[in-house]
Amino acid sequence: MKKKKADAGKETLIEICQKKGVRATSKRKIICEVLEKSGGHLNVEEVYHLAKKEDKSIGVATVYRTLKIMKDAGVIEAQTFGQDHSHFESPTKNHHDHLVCTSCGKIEEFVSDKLEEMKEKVSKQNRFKMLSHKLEIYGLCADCQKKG
Amino acid sequence: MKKKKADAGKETLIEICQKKGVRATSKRKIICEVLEKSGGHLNVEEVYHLAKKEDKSIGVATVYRTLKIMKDAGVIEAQTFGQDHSHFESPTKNHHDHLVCTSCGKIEEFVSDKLEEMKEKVSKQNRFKMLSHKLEIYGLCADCQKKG
DNA sequence: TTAAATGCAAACGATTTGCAGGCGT
DNA sequence: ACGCCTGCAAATCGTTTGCATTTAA
Repeated sequence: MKKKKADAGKETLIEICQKKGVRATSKRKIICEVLEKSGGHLNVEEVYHLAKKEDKSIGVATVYRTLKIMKDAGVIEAQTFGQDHSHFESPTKNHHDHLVCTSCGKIEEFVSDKLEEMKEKVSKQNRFKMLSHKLEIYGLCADCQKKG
Repeated sequence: MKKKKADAGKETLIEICQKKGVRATSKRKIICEVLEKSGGHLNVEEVYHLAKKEDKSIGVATVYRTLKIMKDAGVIEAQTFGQDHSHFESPTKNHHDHLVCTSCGKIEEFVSDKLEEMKEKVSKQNRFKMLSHKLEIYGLCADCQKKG
């Protein structure tokens, strides 16, 4: 299951790259596959190591360069999650916010139309033209609550 | 107006430090004053330069160490605002979210009880125990919209 | 063919740390 | 007096860049 024809109709990241004029090289294919397989939220180091498993010759610089290019092209999005270290995910999905577990580090996504409305409303009230937004809720996931 | 008895009843940062067992040294007093005078949202470099104006002998390491200690003690909070570089502010105020202007960099604060409720609600729906949260809205402030 | 992509290592900027001396309690 | 605090400079960490070589289109 390496290329996974993707959920009926959805394109793979590398296909999106090509469509956006980003050259599809062997290293980039590997990086895209890593991102897709992971389900998102990997940091640079994680991408690097997973990619290195597929192709020993890949270098960190390539990972940094590739992620930057894909981000600038709008193929992926960078998140920060409180700490430093960017994490990356595909924005082909709908907009969503994050639940970040401060105990195990797990990141869950959620969508709330009501919340989106509120963001719009607050922006308008402040005569602010909203272009993007980010909401992160930190706490304990269900599993970590059980474990105490 | 160097020490500014603070808004009736509110303590100064350095007083909070002492209460939390953080030693009140001359350098730390200066750093606290800088943070208070600024109204928040300074990054390390800004704190360093403003502090240096008051005391030429202060070093960067001390600024980093002091901010870290005060953050760990819960005297101040760190924010990231999309980029890297942490910004610091006093959490003695009520919780608030941020409107970050992507053009001029200005950061406005806002409070919305309705939004706070929504965050609680979403957390519960996901069986997530919310401990803290962060909402940042990126876009253009009123001024930058006028300027085009 | 030709510009873009890559690995390597050096460069870089921000933050941290070891150490000898200074200062708060 | 004691242990924490400080400045300094060196060390470290994550990220970027220059260059010679390889590769996609």
